[in-house]
Amino acid sequence: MNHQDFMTILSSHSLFSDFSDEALNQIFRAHYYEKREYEKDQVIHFQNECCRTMDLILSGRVAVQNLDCEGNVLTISIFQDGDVLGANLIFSSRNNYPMTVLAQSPVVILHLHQEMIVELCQMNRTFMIGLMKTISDKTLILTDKINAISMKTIRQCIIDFLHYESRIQKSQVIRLPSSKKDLAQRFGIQRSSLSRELSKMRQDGLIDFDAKTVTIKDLDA
Amino acid sequence: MNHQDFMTILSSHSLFSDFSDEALNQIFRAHYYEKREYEKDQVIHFQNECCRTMDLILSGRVAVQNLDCEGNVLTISIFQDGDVLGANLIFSSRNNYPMTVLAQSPVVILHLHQEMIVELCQMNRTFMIGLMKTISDKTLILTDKINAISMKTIRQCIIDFLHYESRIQKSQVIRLPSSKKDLAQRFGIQRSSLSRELSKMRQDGLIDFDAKTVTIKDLDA
DNA sequence: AATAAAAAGTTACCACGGTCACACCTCAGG
DNA sequence: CCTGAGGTGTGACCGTGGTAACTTTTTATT
Repeated sequence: MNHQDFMTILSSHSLFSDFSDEALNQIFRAHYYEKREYEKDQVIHFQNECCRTMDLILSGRVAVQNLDCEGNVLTISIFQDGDVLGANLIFSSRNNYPMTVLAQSPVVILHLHQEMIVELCQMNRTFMIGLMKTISDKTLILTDKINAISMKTIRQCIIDFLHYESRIQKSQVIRLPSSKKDLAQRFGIQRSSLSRELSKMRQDGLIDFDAKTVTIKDLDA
Repeated sequence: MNHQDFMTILSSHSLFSDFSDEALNQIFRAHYYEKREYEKDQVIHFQNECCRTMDLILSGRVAVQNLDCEGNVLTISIFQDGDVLGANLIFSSRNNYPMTVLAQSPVVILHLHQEMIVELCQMNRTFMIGLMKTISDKTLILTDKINAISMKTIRQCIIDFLHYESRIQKSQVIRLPSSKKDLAQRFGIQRSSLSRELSKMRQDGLIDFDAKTVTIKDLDA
């Protein structure tokens, strides 16, 4: 990916929609920034690492994960092209990453330094309002996650997930968006526990499933 | 609390530090706002209620709580005088309260309408930057909470809580900041479970405790 | 096609914690 | 003083889900 490529991506990004191509070029010429590539499974930011840049994902997918000391993984959210990470840390009173940011595929990220963000905010109202929206939306993701994990039983988590996917995919036959292992991490549980509960649910007549799909039969039983 | 009282409070608030008393008066004359009083245990905002105002707490304490369908309570955070609620909802793409906001004591709140906030942001850079900090800090509170509750065992929660309080109170003898019932809600667990675990920890020689204090003996045992 | 490496399913074991039931204590208001 | 309400300690019961060990299936690599 060369300079021209990512300028094209940027100019179609909602945060930068108010800047002319010329203005964008000028800004990026005047400021220090880094475009970095990461390979799959590479750690982009470690938990507790100090945050100095706002990161814009140009391509690829990254996972934000909470790792506890025993090695358990809880995936908070997945972000992809166009999403912004770290903006909240730049403006908050504590600026170390509370979670690990991990490349889920080959990823290209634009690291924009703090001073540049502040200046962009000052230059342009659309950018600033957009950034506030971005930051605010992060709190929604987190409250959703709290809701999801404070729902005690694994069966509840699964039912909720199936309802959601069924709505999105508009079907009772749900193609799993990721491996069962990843799904377990998303629920913050053991893979074997997920397997076990799925089996129980099949036994109870709620669902049917194979390696890649789950078929809803009667979730209310 | 009369007009002059809360103008005094406002002018010493960090968000408004950049406004002269005269400017503040002018703004509040020009805009519609509401100062409301709530009694203890009154609901200030219901879960799913639509958010139209940013709320500034003038006095009292409020709890943000997540209530699930079975009536279990998880207290996310406690806010008090000077704290701001709802700012993130005003700017986010979904603006209904994800949690319940409850008065923990008699409370006075200044409800500032969305349009006023946007205008204040446009008028004054300090206000806008301060607001971004406020919103950003909310994400930290939420990630902390996720960390706290995804720490499986109740004993871990208690130990973490005691470490924290011990540092704050600079003592091995910790005065409980609230009733054990409230503490259980903060952990999102059953009161009896908290009681049971405290007893076990006493039996194991980690702590000693009575109705209002906990004494740390050896948390690493 | 052969082989290695992930992912997925299965099972027995048992600790943690929710539930319910009851006794006790403290404190405010009649 | 009594009474009732709310906070608190304790017990028995048992379901959920973590753990660990193993097998089977799928996927990737040569």
